[in-house]
Amino acid sequence: MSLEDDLLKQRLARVREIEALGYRAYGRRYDFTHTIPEILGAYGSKTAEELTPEVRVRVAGRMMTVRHMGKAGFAHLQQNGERLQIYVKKDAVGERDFQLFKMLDIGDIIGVEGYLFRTRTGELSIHAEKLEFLSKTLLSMPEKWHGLEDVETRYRQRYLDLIANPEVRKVFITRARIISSLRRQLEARDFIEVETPMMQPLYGGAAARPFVTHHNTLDIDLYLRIAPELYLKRLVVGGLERVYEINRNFRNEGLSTHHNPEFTMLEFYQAYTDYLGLMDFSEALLKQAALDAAGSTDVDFDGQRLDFSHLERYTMREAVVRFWEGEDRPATEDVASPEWLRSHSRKPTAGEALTDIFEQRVESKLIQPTIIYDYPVETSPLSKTKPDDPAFVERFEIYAAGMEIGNAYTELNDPQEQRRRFDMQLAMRERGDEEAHQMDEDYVRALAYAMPPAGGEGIGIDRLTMILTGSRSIRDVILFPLLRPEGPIDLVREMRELDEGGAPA
RNA sequence: GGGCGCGUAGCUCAAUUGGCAGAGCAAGUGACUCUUAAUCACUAGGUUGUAGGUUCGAUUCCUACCGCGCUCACCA
Repeated sequence: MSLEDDLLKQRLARVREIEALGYRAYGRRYDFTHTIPEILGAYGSKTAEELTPEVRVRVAGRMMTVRHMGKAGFAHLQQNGERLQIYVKKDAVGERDFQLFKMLDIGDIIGVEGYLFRTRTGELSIHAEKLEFLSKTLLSMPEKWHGLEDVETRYRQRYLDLIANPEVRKVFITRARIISSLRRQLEARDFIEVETPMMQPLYGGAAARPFVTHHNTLDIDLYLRIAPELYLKRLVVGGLERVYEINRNFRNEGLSTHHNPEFTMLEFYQAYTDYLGLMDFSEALLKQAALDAAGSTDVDFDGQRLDFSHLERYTMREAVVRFWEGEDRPATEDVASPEWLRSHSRKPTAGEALTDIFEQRVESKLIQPTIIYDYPVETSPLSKTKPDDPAFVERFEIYAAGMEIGNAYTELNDPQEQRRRFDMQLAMRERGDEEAHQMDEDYVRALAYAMPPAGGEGIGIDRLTMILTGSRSIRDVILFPLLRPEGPIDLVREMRELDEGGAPA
């Protein structure tokens, strides 16, 4: 017989004891007067004298510690990540509530009514006069001092992580703040939030392998989107001149500290601007997001101080020259020379070679928030070329802490040119490039109805959150990151056995 | 997919050269009406990730597998 078995048996017996005392083991509505953070905020700095006349409160929370002393005891209740002590004295709560108090387990959820006071050691506490039982834990909580440290358990059982590790809760609150900051800023500029299909008959808008699913009634395969881009631009054609979407993309790729197969992107499109306009906008967006999330434009990440008050800007060629480390630093003429580029990369074209060299030698060095602009045309089938150099497109990416966090360009709105680019991608696909873009004829048709000139941008919410919360792994900013399925848990089997065989002990 | 590392009680961690698997917290019983990592006494809790192998003897050494982490590859 396992411990878990024993514990379960004990706890299930306790449920019956609690009910025998006349309480519900799984309670219902509890009308509280304050949340615990509200009490700490309002009375945390009040002296004992200032707590008279009596401040009466009703609060609910999860019991995290308990100290019994015969006919009295202390416990801490936790709610919304903060803790408040309660003092339960038999004389004050009466026989029945005190019986209940003695039966409580760490992790149980209770309601307490009483008045605020300060203990001899000065801690703000509730002098309990009435207890209510609200919900019973059947399993034991993580260790009270070290918390829950096992990384696998933290990701698999995020609820335990959130209970035991208050800083985890803060990360996800910051994540929510970042998203709401971005939303607020977009709304202030008259962007409209939309939702476009996540299940798509054709996938596009990025270079990636998709997940495939199936619709039974229509009997067709559908792809989970790798990007919302092509749908959002159809909306720009339709006259939604400023649109955005914040939602999930799915890419069938490996996992790493910077990649989760489903991840959250903000994508927005603005008619009548171009990538230069988006650079200015990006700077404002990120600056304000940092202020709203971290309280400052200076953000500490992994021992570095990142300055979000502005974005440095380099062309891709400039960046290769500037951030090159080691010998043979190229000159400005070198990075413009197809011969030099091809001699420093195995990629077939000068443009792909430049991108390759940039990714190999520069990307990880871009610690400060930086815009890299002017990309080779080969890897950008949806962006507009530079008027004075058709080998390059008006595109930029935003980097920080060595990671790509944003991607933007002046949108290609010439349908004939777009058709030619798709044809090029089809040729690449023929040659075996699984990630080459598919032909999307309806998208070409949409452009054929005239899309206003526009700029579009995507910002990776997970990676931005990593940076603004100091998280080194993307799994620390995704509540339920993808993991291999867990083995048998066995809890249900044990509960079933205890339920069937389980006459009251 | 490759390399490296980790996996011991519900949680956090020990275990000498291969020699009786331990502690704290959590749990149970008892004492205690201002404690706060409460204290004190006693009790229970283990197929050492799984399966093999070497050995008189394996938590320890070897092999395979499972899970997780880091890293490389992959990933505009």
